[in-house]
Amino acid sequence: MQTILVIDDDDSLRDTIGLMLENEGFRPILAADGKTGLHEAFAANPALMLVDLRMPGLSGVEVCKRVRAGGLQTPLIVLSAIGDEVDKVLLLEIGADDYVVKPFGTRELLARIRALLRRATPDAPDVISFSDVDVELERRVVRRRGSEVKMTRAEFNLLAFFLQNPGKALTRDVILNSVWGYDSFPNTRTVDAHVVRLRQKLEPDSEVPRYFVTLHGIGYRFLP
Amino acid sequence: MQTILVIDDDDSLRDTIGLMLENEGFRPILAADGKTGLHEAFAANPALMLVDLRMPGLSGVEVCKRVRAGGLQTPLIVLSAIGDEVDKVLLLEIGADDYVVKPFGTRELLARIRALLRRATPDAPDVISFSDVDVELERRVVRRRGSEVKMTRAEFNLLAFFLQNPGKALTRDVILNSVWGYDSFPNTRTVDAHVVRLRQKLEPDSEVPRYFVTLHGIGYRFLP
DNA sequence: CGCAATTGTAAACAGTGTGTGAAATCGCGG
DNA sequence: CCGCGATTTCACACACTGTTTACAATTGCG
Repeated sequence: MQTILVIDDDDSLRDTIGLMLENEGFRPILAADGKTGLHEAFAANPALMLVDLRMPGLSGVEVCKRVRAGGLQTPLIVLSAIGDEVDKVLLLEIGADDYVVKPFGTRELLARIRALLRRATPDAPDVISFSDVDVELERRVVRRRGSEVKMTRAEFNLLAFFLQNPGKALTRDVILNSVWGYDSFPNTRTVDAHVVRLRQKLEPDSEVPRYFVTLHGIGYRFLP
Repeated sequence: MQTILVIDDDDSLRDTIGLMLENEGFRPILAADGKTGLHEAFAANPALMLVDLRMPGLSGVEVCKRVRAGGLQTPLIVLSAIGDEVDKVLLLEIGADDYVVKPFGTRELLARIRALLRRATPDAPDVISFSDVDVELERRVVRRRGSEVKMTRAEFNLLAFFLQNPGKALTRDVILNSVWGYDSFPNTRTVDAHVVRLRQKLEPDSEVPRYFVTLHGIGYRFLP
């Protein structure tokens, strides 16, 4: 499990991010100020850091500089309030890899975290293959026997979720919560509709699914 | 036995949930308002909490926040009416781990409770073996000498229940309540029919059961 | 040993879950 | 504000599963 260090003086936001990370399978370490955060950065050696720029005491800028000065290559995302004049040169100078402007959606933050982790650890597979299909997760490209298959957003998200949970029995509820999110309440039949399209586009014979299998009374399962 | 705290001002719903939990082998503690519930949360230190969002007096949101503020890591499921504007960020802010929209089926609630408890205590094994059979609970896969055995939903649920209660004498009533749920009332002979199928699929000699044993006049027992 | 109660089993039916195309709705970009 | 593609919902047919039933086999007890 990957550790992520969150340094932010806003209690509510910090806890929100922490819970979200936990829910998504990360191990969050929370720090309320720059000094504590810096200490944790070296003590816990996290896989990634989120740093608020504007903090009382040791500022985010200072934290980033000292992290890099200390020789840590940890991927680092800067959080900045919308009013802040954030200048990209500054970000580069302090060694940030990406930045997110508050207020941001948890979904967006998560996407950036995942993207950065993938970039930072090139041993994690970005291309997943099954049958005659190759899927590039970050580029959101799907190819079948070399030629590209067009995917809509929802289709790709669902496909990615299946790929990341091979073999597991997935109920429609779980799929909806994970792919569509907590805050939308579509009909569970929506899942069926999208599975049908995945099959039409990716199964050798969409009448006899071999990779996107129905579990009658349960939901679906992806078999690589 | 695991304790579950239920905080809901709806008397009828609260009692229903309480009965269901009792039937499923949990120890429910019921609280009719936020203040009492909060007190119980710290007094009883339950394994899991169910909290209604909308309550007069101390609201569910407040309860959740104070539970977290008090340092409790208790897994927490929020119950919300369908009309309520529930948004992911709010849920995360107050420290909820999952939510269920009313009206919900007891089955669904139970599934979420179990899933959350499993997540919270990751020491529970996922693969159980006996004879030449391996059962993967989460994947819902059964293998015999390496090759997959197809199981229907009810068959697998029954099998899982046997595996989780090895050696115990299980009456048909207990089995029905646990596997089928207390809100469905099938004939007790239904259990027999399914036991027969388990034997046919998994016993070395289905005529002479060694693992799914009959207790005449009582019910069944699984011997690993 | 015989009888009554209990259990084993296969087969049929009823009910539920799923596949799928089409229609309605959403949401973004112009 | 409109148009178009994407998404969601709907409706219907069909496949699968679960439950029941009936009868045979077995068990336990007096």
